[in-house]
Amino acid sequence: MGRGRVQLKRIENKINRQVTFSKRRAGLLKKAHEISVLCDAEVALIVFSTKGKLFEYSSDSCMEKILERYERYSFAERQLAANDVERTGSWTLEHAKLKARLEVLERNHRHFMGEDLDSLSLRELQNLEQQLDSALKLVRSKKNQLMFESISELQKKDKALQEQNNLLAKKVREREKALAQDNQWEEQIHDLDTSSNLLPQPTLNINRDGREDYEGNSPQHRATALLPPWMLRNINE
Amino acid sequence: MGRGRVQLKRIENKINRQVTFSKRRAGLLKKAHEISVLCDAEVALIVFSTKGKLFEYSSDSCMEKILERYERYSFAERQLAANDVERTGSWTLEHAKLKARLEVLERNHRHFMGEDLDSLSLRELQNLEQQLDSALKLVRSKKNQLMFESISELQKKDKALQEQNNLLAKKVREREKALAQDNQWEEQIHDLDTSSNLLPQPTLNINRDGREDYEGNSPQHRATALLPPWMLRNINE
DNA sequence: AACTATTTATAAGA
DNA sequence: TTCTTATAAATAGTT
Repeated sequence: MGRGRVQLKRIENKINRQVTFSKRRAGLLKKAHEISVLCDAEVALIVFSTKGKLFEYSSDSCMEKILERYERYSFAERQLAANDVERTGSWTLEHAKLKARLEVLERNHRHFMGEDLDSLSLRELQNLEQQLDSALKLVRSKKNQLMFESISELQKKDKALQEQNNLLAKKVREREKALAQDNQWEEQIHDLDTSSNLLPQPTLNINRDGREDYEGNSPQHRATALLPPWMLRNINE
Repeated sequence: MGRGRVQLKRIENKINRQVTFSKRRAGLLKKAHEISVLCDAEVALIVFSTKGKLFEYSSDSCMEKILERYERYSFAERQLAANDVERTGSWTLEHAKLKARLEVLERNHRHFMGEDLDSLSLRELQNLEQQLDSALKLVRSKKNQLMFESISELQKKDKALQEQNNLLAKKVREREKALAQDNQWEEQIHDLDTSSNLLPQPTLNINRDGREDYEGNSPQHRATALLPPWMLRNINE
């Protein structure tokens, strides 16, 4: 573009080359920017002049990011081998060890999940079985322990609540007795209702005579009644 | 350049953007090449399309060299400090991830071994129990399969050996008969011993009358007699 | 992918 | 370097 064709070969005239470099460099950077904006592309452009001066362009995401991406994309293996070994050789070693260990553990884990068993010998299967068996026993024992603790705690709570209920029921009876003696004083009734507010709606669970509203359940039954359903299944197993 | 001005902003029409990208990319690469040849410059151009496809140009000296030169030139100071961190930033991240994953797996593994159960909730214990249980079932089933295969193979082998033994015993009887007919020919006896070498020491297992040396064992018993002791334990369980 | 009317880039000159 | 300008190249819109 310009007055006369241009041969695609090094411009020998130094001045001329320098001028052309300036012009074309500007054009190149401009075009790089344009394509990045127009086409939503990520562009990195690096130019060194003959004399070694650096010119660069990179679209919004900075140069380093693009170069990193390039390295990842284009030299995935070499990056781990050549480039980083120099700087962080010992580190890659640790990394490799970590990876190896992870692999072993993952294999192990699969075996513990009962997967991938074809790769095991009879002897290995035997070992695995024993480990699983003993682990299962330990887990079941721990679970039972937890459940029993949970149950006994609930029973304790249950007992405390019963006592409180009894106490409150007694109070209610006393108030009602007082009310019967003088049932035209409506203010007293109001006071009584207010004072029974110690527990959230305790009166709902209590009959006139003070008996709880349960129908012949043992304390155990009442305790399990408070457990979530998935917990119950295991107690009954 | 073309019919109508172009706004320097992302082309919203996807098709259009794609076409423009193709055209301009070609132009850009061409110009990059041209400036590198005409002006004797070192050029590195990296373009990622929206969809993540990579296009690149680098003048004669390869991309890696130019990028290295860039790193040296542009981040001389930072190279020692920040650059290392940046470059290996994603790597440290990966490393950290690996470590985290390893930790999880190790914890998991301990649980699968029945260790460290105090840190688990009842619900988690419940899950673990079920996993262990099903894994154990799978392992036992696989073990049984392997053992049965092993047994049947041994039985087959056993049978073949028995037949061979019978055959050999028969031969021995015949030779002995011949020997009895003319027992001063010692060379014949020597020949017989040599020919019976087809199996390793078969004569040891065979009585004069050709019966095997087993004492009333069923084939199964004989098969298990060939299994290693640790294998036996499991068959008898 | 090819065409073409236009816009852009730029070689040469100042 | 920068500006100008004639002209080559690139490319947007179209087919």
